[in-house]
Amino acid sequence: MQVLKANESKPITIYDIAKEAEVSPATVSRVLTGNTNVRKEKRKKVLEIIEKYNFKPNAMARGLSETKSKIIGILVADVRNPFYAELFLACEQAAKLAGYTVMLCNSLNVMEQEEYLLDQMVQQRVDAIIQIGGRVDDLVSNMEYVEKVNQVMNTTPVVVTGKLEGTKCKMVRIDSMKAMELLMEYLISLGHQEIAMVGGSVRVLSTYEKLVQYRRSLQKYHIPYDPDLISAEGSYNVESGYRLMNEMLAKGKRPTAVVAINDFAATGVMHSLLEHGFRIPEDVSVVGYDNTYISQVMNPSITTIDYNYQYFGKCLIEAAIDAIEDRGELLKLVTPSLVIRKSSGAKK
Amino acid sequence: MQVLKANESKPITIYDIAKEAEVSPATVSRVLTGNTNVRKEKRKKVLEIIEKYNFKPNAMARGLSETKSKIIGILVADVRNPFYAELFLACEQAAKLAGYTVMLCNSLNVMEQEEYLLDQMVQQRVDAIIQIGGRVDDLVSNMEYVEKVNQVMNTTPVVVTGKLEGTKCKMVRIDSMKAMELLMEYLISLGHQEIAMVGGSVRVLSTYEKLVQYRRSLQKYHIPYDPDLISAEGSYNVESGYRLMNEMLAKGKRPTAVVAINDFAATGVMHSLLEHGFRIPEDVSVVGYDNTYISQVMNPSITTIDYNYQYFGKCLIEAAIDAIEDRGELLKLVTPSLVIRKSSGAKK
DNA sequence: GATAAAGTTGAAAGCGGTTTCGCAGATAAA
DNA sequence: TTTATCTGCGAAACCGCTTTCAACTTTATC
Repeated sequence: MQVLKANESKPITIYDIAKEAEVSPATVSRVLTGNTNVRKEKRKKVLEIIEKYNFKPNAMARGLSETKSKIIGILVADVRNPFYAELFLACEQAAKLAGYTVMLCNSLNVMEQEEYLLDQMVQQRVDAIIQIGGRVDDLVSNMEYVEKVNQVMNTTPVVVTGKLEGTKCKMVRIDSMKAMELLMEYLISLGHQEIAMVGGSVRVLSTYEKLVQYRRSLQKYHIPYDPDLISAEGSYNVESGYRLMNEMLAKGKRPTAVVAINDFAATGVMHSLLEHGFRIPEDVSVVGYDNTYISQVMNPSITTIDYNYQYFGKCLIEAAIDAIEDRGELLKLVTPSLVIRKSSGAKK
Repeated sequence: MQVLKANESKPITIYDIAKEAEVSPATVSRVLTGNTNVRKEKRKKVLEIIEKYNFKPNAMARGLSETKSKIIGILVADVRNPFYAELFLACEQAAKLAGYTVMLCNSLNVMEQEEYLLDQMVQQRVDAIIQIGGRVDDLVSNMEYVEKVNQVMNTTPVVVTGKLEGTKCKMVRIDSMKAMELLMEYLISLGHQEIAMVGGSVRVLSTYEKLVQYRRSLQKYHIPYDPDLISAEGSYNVESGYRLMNEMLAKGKRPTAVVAINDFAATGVMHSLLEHGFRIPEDVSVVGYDNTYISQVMNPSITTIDYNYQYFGKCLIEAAIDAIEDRGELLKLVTPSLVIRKSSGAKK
């Protein structure tokens, strides 16, 4: 026997609405979905009652019925990194405009987590998955992961910000070459020749691309290439920038400008330089990437590369929806721009 | 007439599994839910086939059937703020351990958005909502918002990190008094007497509590209270810390220690002080709140208050689950701790 | 070995929407 | 007025799972 609790207020359903409006559930559903075949008076009445009870149709029921959730899953490496946070926020906004909800997951950059979360999203029956960071950043794609994503792609399209060789993932990617070109043209125009690159890892696609462009830019201006000015066997955080810069200075290298792999690394680089008695930007110019608020917060504020997160996010969502509807381009490049602040200046 | 597309690979269902395992769908469901009443051999066979197809049960169907989604909605003001990002991440982890998924929404601190997102979450039939930041931070609760939340609470429990007077929301809150007490005891022990408070707004609960404790601590040590050392008519960002500190210095005030309302404001305060020729910490000690990486990134690194995000998030999820199951305490305080770094030192 | 108790299993009824189908009434065409 | 077309709407099937119920097997008890 069922005992009713007093405050067991079951959520209202279209049946309740239908009864009170003296129509069939089908009609209520019609007004809910915007189907036009409902007489004006009935539509009005139904809407009034929906309003009265602040009725919200059960998304699970709707999703089950339509076999689509209207959710886009977003898998990032770590929202605590403002780069991901900015991008997620932009996706959230763009998704909303397109009638989608967004579901965020953090992999903390461990592959098992990424695989687990892909499964999790499949289980939620998200309509598409956008992966930002993690395995899709790899210069050479991980076979096991490729296999996993291919399995996922059987039912759910996947969009990535890097690449995943051996899959048909759509790609929306920052034009890292262009970004590095902007930085190099800028620094060289300021008279710099001894330009260092610090932080990151060559096994990451975007970093690799930056290195390629670095050499291209040097060549263009006939500046000799010194491998000791490249230090990309680290990570993307403060500590790494700090350590690698220290090491480079210890080797006796004295660059007049440093391109850090991102804003975090840039702060580490700056700490190192300051500790060694260099002034920024008087003695050494430092630039970063990502235009996170870190670059504004620091003293001096950091010259960096901006991606227009709003636009980037919009492109990602568009790609996801294109993927859902089985159309659209395979690769899209987002053009970065230069943000000049206080950490860079003319070579003295 | 239905035309089948070649690669229209419909996701597999328990019926498919059932057929291949030569059992009924009910049995498949039983093994899925861990129901014990299935003979060992059958269970094994079913599991094998599930494994073979990498079958993931449709969460919407399951949710609809069980009338619960196993999703906890998390409404934050802005993930780009590392405080929220940390907390969200901690919630995500804790939720996972408890068998829940988490759904993040950003209100950007505008009430219409908060209300809209509450509705959105209700529509998704999340099992509970955790609101972190936004209207729940207000010292005096907004009536309209209270009404909205009460309406939501008809169907979905809400947990807040602040308070919402006139609702039965569970609260999990940082002990801001304790936090300020730690800071004041520390600074006073270093010999500081002219201690300023910069940033934030008294209309925010936690800030109000900090101010209350500030005065208490002064009283305890018989230090005179100078209202001009309080500047809490601003916001929680860098710019605000910078501006308010400038104003205070312009008034001729010369505190030997500054408590900034959070790490962002602290960086603004530091910029202002440095520009005015003060050294940190030799001339002025600066402390912040939140122990975000900003406080590690800055030079000097910032002494701050830590909340143990991991634990905080766990408490939030526990409170949410307690709320779902209609039990547990109404209010829980999380105890903060002091993290001493380079931005503070003895009064010279 | 008979009987009671416990363990297994499938059929079927939901969960709350959407959509197809067909009927009835309204409107247009003949 | 009759016939054809269109519009509005309800009945019912379906989306993919869980769970109740009843029937059927096993196992335990005496």
